[in-house]
Amino acid sequence: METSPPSQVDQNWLLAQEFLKKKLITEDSFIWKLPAPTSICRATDVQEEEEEEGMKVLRYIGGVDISFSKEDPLMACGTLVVLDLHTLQIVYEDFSLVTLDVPYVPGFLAFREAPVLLELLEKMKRNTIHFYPQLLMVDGNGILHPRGFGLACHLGVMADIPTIGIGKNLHHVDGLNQSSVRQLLEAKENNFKDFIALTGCSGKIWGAAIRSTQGSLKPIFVSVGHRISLNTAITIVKMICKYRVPEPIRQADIRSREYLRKLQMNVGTVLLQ
DNA sequence: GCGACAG
DNA sequence: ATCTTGTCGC
Repeated sequence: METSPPSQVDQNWLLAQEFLKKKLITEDSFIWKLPAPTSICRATDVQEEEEEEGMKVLRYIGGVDISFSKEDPLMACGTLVVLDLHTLQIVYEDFSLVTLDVPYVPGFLAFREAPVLLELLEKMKRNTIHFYPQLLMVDGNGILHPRGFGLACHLGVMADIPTIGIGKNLHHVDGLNQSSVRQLLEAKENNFKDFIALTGCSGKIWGAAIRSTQGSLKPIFVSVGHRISLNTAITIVKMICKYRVPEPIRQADIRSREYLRKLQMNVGTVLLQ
């Protein structure tokens, strides 16, 4: 019987985060440029592949998520989708059914979820390089994290790809909590802003709270993952939000769930035959 | 010591 | 993350 105490596991995980964090880049560092704001609205508009400087325009944005089976909590489905920023249509999707022994520990989500997602990215790079994402949106935080190195940073560094972290709930860090954020959102001077900087007690800006849609009271929490600045991340998130959750994440989530649901459906069917 | 704690 | 029904509104 081999049961390593959680404290021992955490020590190795802490060292890994500390090591990987040395490679983290928190400013714009990519080989594409943002599309002109007007071109996004016109789906019929055939966008130039290249611009004058020979730099490609951002077009393929990936989204990753993992869903879990309610019947078997160890069974998980990792999902990678890629969307065309022009049309918001999906140009690629892939799934990976795995057994997850690693528990979820707050602050260490990457050790549970990153391996499956990395495998999906590597598989795509081998087989379908044409649509390989220029940017990846991750269901989980970037530097909005106790040690400034959440899942989005972890994935970005390991796959060497620009990433943006998207949290649907706030991870309490540096004095930021539900009530402090609620105060920020309700503050008169912030009422008309479409995003609010998440400034902790220390003065550090950890990310931004965004009301994606006009009417959604509950914000999403955007933070820098890798090779991107907060300002650029916010700009892109706004461009790709049809609903509260950015479309790549939302689609990965929906399809991941659907994959497990259909799988469970087949189990029932086979047993009846 | 107790509670809080992305997914 | 997952368990869960209806309900109000465009």
